Amino acid sequence: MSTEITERQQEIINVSLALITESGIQSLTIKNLAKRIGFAESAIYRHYENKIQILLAILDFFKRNTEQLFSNQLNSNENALVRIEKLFVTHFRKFANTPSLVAVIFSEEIFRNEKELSTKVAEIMNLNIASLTTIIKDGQQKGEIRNDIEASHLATMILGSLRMFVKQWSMSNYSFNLEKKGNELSNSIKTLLVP
Amino acid sequence: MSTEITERQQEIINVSLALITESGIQSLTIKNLAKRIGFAESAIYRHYENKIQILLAILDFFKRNTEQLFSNQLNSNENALVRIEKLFVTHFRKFANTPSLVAVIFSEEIFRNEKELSTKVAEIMNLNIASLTTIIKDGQQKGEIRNDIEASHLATMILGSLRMFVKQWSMSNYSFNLEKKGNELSNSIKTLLVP
DNA sequence: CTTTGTAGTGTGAATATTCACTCACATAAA
DNA sequence: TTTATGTGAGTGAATATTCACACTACAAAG
Repeated sequence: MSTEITERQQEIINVSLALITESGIQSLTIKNLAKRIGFAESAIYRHYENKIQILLAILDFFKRNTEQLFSNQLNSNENALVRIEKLFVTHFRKFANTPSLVAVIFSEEIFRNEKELSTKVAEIMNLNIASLTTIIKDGQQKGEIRNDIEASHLATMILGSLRMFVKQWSMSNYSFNLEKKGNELSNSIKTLLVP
Repeated sequence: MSTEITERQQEIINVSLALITESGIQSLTIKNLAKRIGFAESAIYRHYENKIQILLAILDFFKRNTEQLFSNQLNSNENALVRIEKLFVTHFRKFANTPSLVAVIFSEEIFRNEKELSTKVAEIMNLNIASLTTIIKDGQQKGEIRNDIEASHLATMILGSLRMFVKQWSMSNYSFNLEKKGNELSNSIKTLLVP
């Protein structure tokens, strides 16, 4: 039901993401959306009740994309260091291929007004931190990750590093190769985590 | 000259910060500003040419506040680990006392439209990363910080951890004691950095 | 001491623009 | 006939900004 999505709805989300990538969340207006699709503005409302629903759909897209990366590693039984490395690699690949996701990450302040939106943002982040913490605890028990630091602290640091790195990339106008440089960062993190 | 600021201008900035703290950057409108001061909207323009200038002044306030924390440690000659610890402690204290700064940190996406603003944001962040990198390199040379990881990576991780932690705090509606919990995180970071 | 000019500050009304959203109507397919 | 989809015109609210006008403090000129 609620997960089913029509072709037009998908198109609206795709165009939304394109607009966000090009000029930020601020440029995501009904007018711009309709213009890009080749639509009248009023036609949008045949497919989404209001703009909030579109933003929620975008957050859903974001959620599905990142959540999957975490759960993939959550359900793997490789060495925890490898799992965390893969977390980095897959994230950087995803962001490099879908830069709109980056704009979404850092648009949380814009979602702050609408309760439904800010709740969803918090929900996504808490879920990701929880998954990561689980992976770390598991690695600590198996002796794959150093045991002298609280798992939640390590999770904060790892996720924080990831975000900060992506932020640096976006602030440099995507001037370096995220995947390649990201690998180096990932190796540094691994070195820190090793017991 | 340009750094001189009148009483009214200071009042406008103070009220701006209060508005941002209470309900986010989105609520910083000329109307709200004027209402809170007890002003006509038009009176604002006697003191600032336009809204952009107000936002720039806010960023300046932010810049002065954080820059100082970095340069204090930059010019100290204590053990690098202690300097980094102090960086954490002073940041957390500052954020706890001036929560509007948190909203400013995470409002970068909103500043993205105006070139002048986004440039300033990038400038602030690059400066902070550079200061931190200098401190780390110094510590590495003196054998106070582990040498097997690139200083720039460590800087990304440290700053990323700091931001992520503050984000978690703000997302929890400031439900925990930032300074106290921040101390624990700071200790974990120190443990990671030690050679 | 008084007049006059001026700079600084505040006001209320008006402006243009942008925004999300509505609605009566049209059309085509099933 | 019904359902889904699209349209064009319009609405009201919010936004930043402008402008002619008014008041005050104060210093220079008479």
